[in-house]
Amino acid sequence: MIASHTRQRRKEARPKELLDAALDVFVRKGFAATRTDEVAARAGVSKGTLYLYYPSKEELLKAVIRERLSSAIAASADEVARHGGSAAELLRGSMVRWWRSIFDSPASGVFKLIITEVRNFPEIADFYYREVVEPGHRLIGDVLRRGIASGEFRPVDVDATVYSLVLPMVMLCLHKHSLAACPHAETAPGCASRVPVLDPQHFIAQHFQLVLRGLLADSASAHAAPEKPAAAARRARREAA
Amino acid sequence: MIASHTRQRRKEARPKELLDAALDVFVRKGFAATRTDEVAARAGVSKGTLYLYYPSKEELLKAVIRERLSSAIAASADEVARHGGSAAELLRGSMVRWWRSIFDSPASGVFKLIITEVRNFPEIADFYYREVVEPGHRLIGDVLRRGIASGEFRPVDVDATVYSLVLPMVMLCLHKHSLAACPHAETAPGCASRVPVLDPQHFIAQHFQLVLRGLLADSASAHAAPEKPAAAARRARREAA
DNA sequence: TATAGTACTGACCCGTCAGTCAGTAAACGA
DNA sequence: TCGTTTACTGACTGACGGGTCAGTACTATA
Repeated sequence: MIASHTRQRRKEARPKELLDAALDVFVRKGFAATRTDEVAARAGVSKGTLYLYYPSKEELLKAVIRERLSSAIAASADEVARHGGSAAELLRGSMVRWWRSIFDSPASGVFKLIITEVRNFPEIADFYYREVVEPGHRLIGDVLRRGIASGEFRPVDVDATVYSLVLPMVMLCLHKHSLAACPHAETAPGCASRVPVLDPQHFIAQHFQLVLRGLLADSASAHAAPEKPAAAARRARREAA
Repeated sequence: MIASHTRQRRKEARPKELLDAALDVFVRKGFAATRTDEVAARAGVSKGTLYLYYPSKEELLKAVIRERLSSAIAASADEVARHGGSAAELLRGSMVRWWRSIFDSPASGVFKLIITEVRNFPEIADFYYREVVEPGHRLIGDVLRRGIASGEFRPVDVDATVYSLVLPMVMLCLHKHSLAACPHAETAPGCASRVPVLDPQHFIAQHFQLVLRGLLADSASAHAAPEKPAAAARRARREAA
């Protein structure tokens, strides 16, 4: 029971450990380039053990995605119940919070996994649409519609606006697990005229401010920029700690 | 010389044919899951021939990316020379044209390739930063700075705004080669409450309108929405034809 | 027709890796 | 202390695919 450093730990803990290990390696190397040996080793077991819990590499992939999407939908369900002040603040608050909980966790890698593997395993598309795209789109769309109905927002194209809000967030998750994960010339000296490193927290704050300003009805414009960039950066830093 | 349907066609044509075939298959299946047999077959030659032109699968990948990025930078250089009316129209015009030329060509797949393979082949990150991120960022940033200097735009965070403009475009390219390429439930009957299919042309027009409105100085706000959604959709349809 | 050169072929070689299974060691019960 | 069960191991296998190279077919020049 104490399970010090003996061979077997516990049957119940394995699946989660294997899924976590698999997510990590799949996201880093890609599904096809991942060896099941490596997943097993990262979970602290042998390859044979992996196959006791998952019948094949492909089923392991699907289990990884299924598990992470389920927790994503749970988080999103929490947000539905929440109510802020204005539609603008409700939007900002729930989206930023939702997004940050994804971005700062290994779950952010699922987006990369889906982008890369959906064409090889079409069933994944179904999960994804049902569990993420559909509920997420409806959730944000509803907040927008509420804001429009109350006169706070202009009568924009709701579906397109949802994408304007969400796509950059998803893109940041992809970036985190691709270019941002490369130890490369970005921070190197030498080339002086580099693009500044993208700070996700800061960018999301700025992006929201920009889109909200484009979204608000003219009379409410003053409401759009209560928070100066410097203040936003300070807040972001504080919350990150 | 006539090269009707005999075995060999022409030495000079092969590299391009192989690169086109490789891009297509790499983007669809992913690098690791692609068999060199399949690339060769798609180019109409045998595997042996492929290895006459490229020393390894990995070098083939790098050649594919290098070739497509080079043409991207050439197109972007063209845009630099162009001048429109207001900064807003210059921005819209050059970005939409640049993006559409990428989106509607196989080159759009390069983004997916980079996202997925950069961590396995770090040299790719260098190409990409030098050839795309750096010049692209500077180009758009300069237009923004010009608009801010002239008072047309608010004094926004230029770097973040560049990303707000560009990331959704890149994301659409990724989408095109992942979820959008899956023949799945999106268009199926049955589930009535589906998210509407994302039309890239229309979305980009809407996104630009939204961001520009957030970008313009208050006095110029009227300038921001000269084009109503319906008119934009009509124009998009016309230009697509 | 002979000879040389070149673009291309595809059967083969061999390393790699998903998946298996006979065996091992801890835990449990008596 | 000894059997029994359970969780796990890791050497093994067979298929698959990257890369090779002896050979083929076509062209060019004589």
